[in-house]
Amino acid sequence: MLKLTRKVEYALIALRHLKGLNDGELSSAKEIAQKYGIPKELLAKVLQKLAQENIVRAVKGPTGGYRIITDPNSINMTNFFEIMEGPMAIMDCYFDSGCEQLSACTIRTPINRINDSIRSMFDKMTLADITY
Amino acid sequence: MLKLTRKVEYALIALRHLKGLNDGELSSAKEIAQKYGIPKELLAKVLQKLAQENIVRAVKGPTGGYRIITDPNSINMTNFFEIMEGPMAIMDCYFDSGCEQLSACTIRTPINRINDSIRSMFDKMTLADITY
DNA sequence: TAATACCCGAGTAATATAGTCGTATATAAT
DNA sequence: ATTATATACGACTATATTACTCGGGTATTA
Repeated sequence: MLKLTRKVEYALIALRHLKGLNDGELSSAKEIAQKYGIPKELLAKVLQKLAQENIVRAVKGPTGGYRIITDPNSINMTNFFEIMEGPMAIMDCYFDSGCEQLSACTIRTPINRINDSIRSMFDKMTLADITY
Repeated sequence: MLKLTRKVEYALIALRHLKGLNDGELSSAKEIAQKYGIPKELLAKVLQKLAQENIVRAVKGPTGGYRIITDPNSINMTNFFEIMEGPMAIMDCYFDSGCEQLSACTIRTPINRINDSIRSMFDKMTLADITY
């Protein structure tokens, strides 16, 4: 429980790597996958997602690859996690109101407070903090 | 990602329920399961775990059941989660040093800081806060 | 035009979580 | 004593989530 997924893990590793490149320099999925021992296809998907979100820019063709195009300081971790994984909540009922037990549920309120605490913690944290 | 398990959810519901009993009163797994629409066998396991940890006391036989025997203020949520689910960390490498990528890993330090933040947040929270 | 990189959806494999079942033991009531 | 009902516990199955793979596509450089 309360674990990050590999997708997020790989995204962080890749972004940390891309942050270290010189201006205009690119790094391909293959290159990054090899360097960190990550499955290439999976990393590729992650990078594609980051490209869709304009966090990185993809360049096609041989000599192609990725470079980071967003200031890591400008992306907070709640946003980042939700970009990679969708809604982040310790219990589904935080977003999903389809719970049949709702009326009988005695722990929803405190659970939601925990949720808010976690979210506000990640709100205050940026990608830059995690990839310095 | 970052989700509570049902085991934890059911444990919280059960404890919240047991907290509301009068002195000396007991409540059985069957009773609680029916009231909250929880699978009885699974709830039973959860209650057995809580009994092993002396958070609740089990009384066998007909008219038997469970009652809470520990002050919910005295159990912090990090402990509670780890009682129910084992080591709590957003990445395994926080406890498990068997990672082969360790030397190449560029995100371990910041990840561990997130971990510490989450743990210290839950350290400050007690069962009483969640089951009021 | 060949090689290589990104793109993307569909499919499979592995793991983790959720839930079930059978059997044993304790105990209260008849 | 016997019966009914509760907890105890390990083994088992089912389901959901996560991790990973594959095939066919498009863009681009040499």
